[in-house]
Amino acid sequence: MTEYQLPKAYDFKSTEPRIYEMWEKGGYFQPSNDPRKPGFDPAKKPFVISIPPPNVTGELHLGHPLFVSMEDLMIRYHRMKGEPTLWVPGTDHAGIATQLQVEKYLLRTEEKTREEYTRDEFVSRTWEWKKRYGGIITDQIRRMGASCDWTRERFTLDEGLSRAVREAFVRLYEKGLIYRGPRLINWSPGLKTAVSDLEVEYSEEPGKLYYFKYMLARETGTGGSETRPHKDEYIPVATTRPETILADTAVAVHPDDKRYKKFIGRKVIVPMLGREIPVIADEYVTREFGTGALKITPGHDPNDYEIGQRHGLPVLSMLDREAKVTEVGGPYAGLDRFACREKMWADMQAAGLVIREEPYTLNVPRSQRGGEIVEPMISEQWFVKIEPLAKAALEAVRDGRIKIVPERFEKVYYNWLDNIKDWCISRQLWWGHRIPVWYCADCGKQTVVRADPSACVHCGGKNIRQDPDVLDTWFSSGLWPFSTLGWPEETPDYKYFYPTTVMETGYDILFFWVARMIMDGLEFTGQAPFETVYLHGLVRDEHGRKMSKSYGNVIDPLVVMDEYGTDALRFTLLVGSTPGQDMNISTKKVEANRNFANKIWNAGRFVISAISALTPGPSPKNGEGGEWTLADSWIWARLQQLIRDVERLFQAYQFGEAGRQIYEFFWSDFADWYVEVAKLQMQRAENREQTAATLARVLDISLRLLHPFTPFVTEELWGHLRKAVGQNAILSHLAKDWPEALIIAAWPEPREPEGWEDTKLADFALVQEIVRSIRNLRAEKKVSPAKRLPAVIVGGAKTDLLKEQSSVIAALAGLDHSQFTIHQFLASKPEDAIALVVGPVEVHIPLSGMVDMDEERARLEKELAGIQSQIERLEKLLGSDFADKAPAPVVQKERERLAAFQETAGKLKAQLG
RNA sequence: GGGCGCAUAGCUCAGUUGGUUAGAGCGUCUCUCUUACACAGAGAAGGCCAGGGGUUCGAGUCCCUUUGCGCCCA
Repeated sequence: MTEYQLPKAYDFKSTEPRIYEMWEKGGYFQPSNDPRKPGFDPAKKPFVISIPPPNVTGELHLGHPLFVSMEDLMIRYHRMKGEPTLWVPGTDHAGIATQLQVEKYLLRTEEKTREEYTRDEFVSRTWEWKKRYGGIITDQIRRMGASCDWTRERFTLDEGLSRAVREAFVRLYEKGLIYRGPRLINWSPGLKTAVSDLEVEYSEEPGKLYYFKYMLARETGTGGSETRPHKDEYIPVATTRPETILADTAVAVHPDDKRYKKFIGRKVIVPMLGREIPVIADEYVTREFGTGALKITPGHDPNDYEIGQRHGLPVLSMLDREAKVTEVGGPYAGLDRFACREKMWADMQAAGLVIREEPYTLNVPRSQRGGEIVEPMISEQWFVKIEPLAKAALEAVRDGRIKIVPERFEKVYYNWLDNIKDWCISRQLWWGHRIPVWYCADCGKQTVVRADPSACVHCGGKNIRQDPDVLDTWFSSGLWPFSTLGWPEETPDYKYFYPTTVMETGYDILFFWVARMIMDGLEFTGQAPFETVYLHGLVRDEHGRKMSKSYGNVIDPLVVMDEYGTDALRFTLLVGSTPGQDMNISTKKVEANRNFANKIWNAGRFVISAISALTPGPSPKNGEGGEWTLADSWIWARLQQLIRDVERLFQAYQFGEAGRQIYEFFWSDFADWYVEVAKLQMQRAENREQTAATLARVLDISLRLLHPFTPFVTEELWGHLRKAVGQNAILSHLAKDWPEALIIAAWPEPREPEGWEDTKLADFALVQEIVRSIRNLRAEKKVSPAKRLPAVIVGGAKTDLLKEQSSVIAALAGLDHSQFTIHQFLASKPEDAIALVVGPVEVHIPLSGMVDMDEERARLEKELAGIQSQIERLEKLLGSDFADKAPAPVVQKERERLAAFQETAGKLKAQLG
C-alpha cells in the first residue's frame, strides 16, 4: 500500500510545465478521429475551433488568456464527451504592427531605417525576426494550458496560407469583385500607407471652428466673371480645417435657404489662391450648422467627396503622402499640414477674410495603430466590391445557418453589413502578401494569376512589374478557418474538419474579422465557416477602466500566473464573465481562485489519505460494505443535480455560471459538509468502505467537471486519485474504466433523478439546520469550541431520522455524546436550558449558569415575531388570487412553508408560555 | 443623430423559460492553528435590486419612461 505524501499546498509551479508536457507528448491535443491516421471514421461529427490568431509580434495581454481559457474550456469539454476535437492554433503576420516593430528593432540594432535596405533585405530580416521572437506568444498560450493541436499550427504568411490568399484574390478578381482606382481613402502619413475605414478611430478633441468669408466674384455683363472680389458680397463659411480651403472646389448651400438662395449658380473666390469655384445647392447642407454654408473639398473629406460626385466637381489633392502641401496649394506648397493651417489663417486674417473663430469639439480621425491623425485623401488603391459578399453574409445569419451568442450582436452585425462600403485592401507596406497583379509596360494590361508569371498573359511581353503593395492582413485572416485546414486543396483535414463549429472571439472584432470570415467562407467554400459565433467581452481593470500603459493599470498575465498559477487565472476569467459583457479583473479575484485550487488540492489529499487508510481487514458485516448513509445519499443527489445543471448551462454557453455552481458544490457541499461527515463515517468499520468509495467517486466526478476550468490541478490530483484507487484492493474496481489521463476521461453524463433524492436532500438540510443553529448559539454565547455541550432534542415526526443522525449532529455541532438525548416528545422542558426551534424540531441546550431568563425570553420573542410576520405574509398570499391562479405546485409549496412556520410558531409559543 | 449595454451588500460582480422578504468573492466584526487545507474552519453584520409608471395572483427578472455611466455605428 503506497503512502501518499502530497505537499500541504498545491504547488502549481512544479506541476504546470510537467503536466503540459505530458499532455502534449501524449498526443492528447490531436483529434481522436484523425483523417491523417488509419481507422478514421468520416461519419463522426467533429468539434472544431480555429484560434483567433494573435499577432506574431504580440506579447501576452489579458485578452489572450480570456480567449484561450474560453476556447480551451469548450475544447476540453467536447473532448471529454468523446467527440473528435480539433483546435487549430496559429499566428497572424500583422502587417503594420510587425513592420513597425522590426523597423524599430533595426534602427536600434543596426541604426538603419527601412529605406536603407532593399525590399528583399528588409523582408528577410523580418522573417529572421519572426523566427526569433514569433514563438513567444505561442509559448505563452501553451502556458495557459491551451490544448490545441500544435502539429497543425499555421501562420498567415506560410506557404499554404499564401496560396490561399492568392487563390482568393484571383477568384475575386476574375469575378470582377476586385478593382483598382483612385478613391478617397484614409491615409496614414506617418506610416505612409492607406488604412481601411475600420482601422480609423474617432476621438473627440477640443479644437476650433473657423469662420471666414467666401467672397463672391464680381459678375460682368457678359455673363462671365472676373477674378476680382465683389466689394461687400460674401458667403460666411465655417470650417474646422482651414488648410483644406486650398482644395475647395465649391461652396454648397441648402436649396431653400433664403439667405443664400440668390448666390446659387454664382462663383466665389478661393481665399489666397484666387481660383473661382461655383456656389451649388445641395440638401445635404444643414442650415442650422455653422453658417449654413459649406465649403466642399472632395479631395479631403468623405462627405464632400460624395457631394462632389453628385455635382461633377473636380477633385483636388492638396496634400502629398507625407501630408505636405502640394502644388495645388500654390504659395503654401511644401508646408506641413498643420503649419499650413496656421499660416493660411494668419494670411486670411491679414487679407480681411476672417470673421471669427470659436472653440469647437472636433471628431478627429486617428490611426488605430500609432494614433496619428489620418487624412482622407485621394489615392490609387485596390478595393473589394463588398456588397454581394455582404448580402450573402447577412443571409447566413438571418436564416440561422450561423448563430451569434449573445444574440443582440446579430443586430449590430446586420447594421454594419447593411451600411458597408467597399473594402480598401492594399497597403503600402513590405511585410505581407504582395498583391498578385503584374503590369505590362508593353501593352499596359494587368496580369492576375495564381502562379507568378514570367510574361504578360495578354501580349506575352516580358516587361512586367508586380504591384508593389501588399494586402491588408485581414484579407488573409478572413480565410483563416479554411485556409488553415488546407484550402484551396481538398485536403483530408479540410474535408473532415471544415466547416468549423464555434468561432470564439471578442466582440470588438466582430466586423474586422468575424464578418469577413463569414463573407469569405461563403464566397470561397460555399459554406458558413462555423455554426456559432461566441463573443466574449473585454477585460478591464478592477474598476472597469480600460487597461493602458499610460494609466499604469495593466495586469500582466504572466506575472499573475507566476504568482497565483494558471488555473487561478483561468478560473477567474471564466467564472467572472458573462457572454458579450466586459469584465473587471483584479488580482484579489485571482487570489481567491488560487485558494480554490488549493482547496481542491487539499480535499483531494484528504480523499486520497482516506482511500489509503482503507485496508482489507476482517470484513465488518457483509462483503458489500454498509448501507449508504444519509450524507452519502445527499452528496450523491447534489452531485447529480450539479451534473444536470452544468450540462444545461454548457449547452447555453453559460460557462461562468456553470463554473460558479461547481465551485459552490465543491467547497460548500463537498468540502464543508460531506468531508466532515466522512471523517466520522471513516471511524466506523461498517461505513468505512462505502465512505471511501463515495469520497473517491465524488472527487473523481468533481475533477472531471472542473477539468475544463482548471486543467492543471485537476489533472495532477486525478492522477494521484487514480493511482490510489487503482492500488487499493477494495476500491480498485472503481477505476477500471478510468483512462490514463483526466484530459481524456469521460465527461459525467447527466441522468434522470430516481425519485429518492428529494427526501434525502430535505433530511440532510434539516440536519444542517440543526447543526447551524447550535453553532450559532455557541458563537453567541461565546462557548469555547473545545467545550462539548449537552443537548436534548425533541424530534417529533423526525425522531427516527435524528436518532440515526445523532452522531453526525453531535460531531458537527460539538455535542457531548454522554449528555445528548433525542426524544419524540417531552412532557416538560429541561430546566435552565436554551431552546432552539428548527422547523419541526426543538433543541434544548442546558447551559447551567449561562442562561439569563429575561434575555432568553427576549430572544424567543424576537424569533417568534419574525416567524409571525412570515405567517401573516403567507396567509395573506394564500388568501389572495394567488391560490387560484398560480400553478398548483407553487401554491402547494407555499402552503407547506406556512405549515412549517405555524409549527415553529407553536413551539416557540410553548417555550414562552 | 441611430443602436446597444450597464445601474443589485462598503468594493467587484452572479442571478436566462417571472414563483415570492435576493447570492458569491473580497473587505469588515467575533471566535478557533479541531489530525485535508490559516491559500483554512465556525459565526455575524451589511441590500425599499438607480427613480417613476405599467402588465401579472406574483417583477431584480417582462413592457414604457426618467436619470447617470459606458460602448458601437454614422
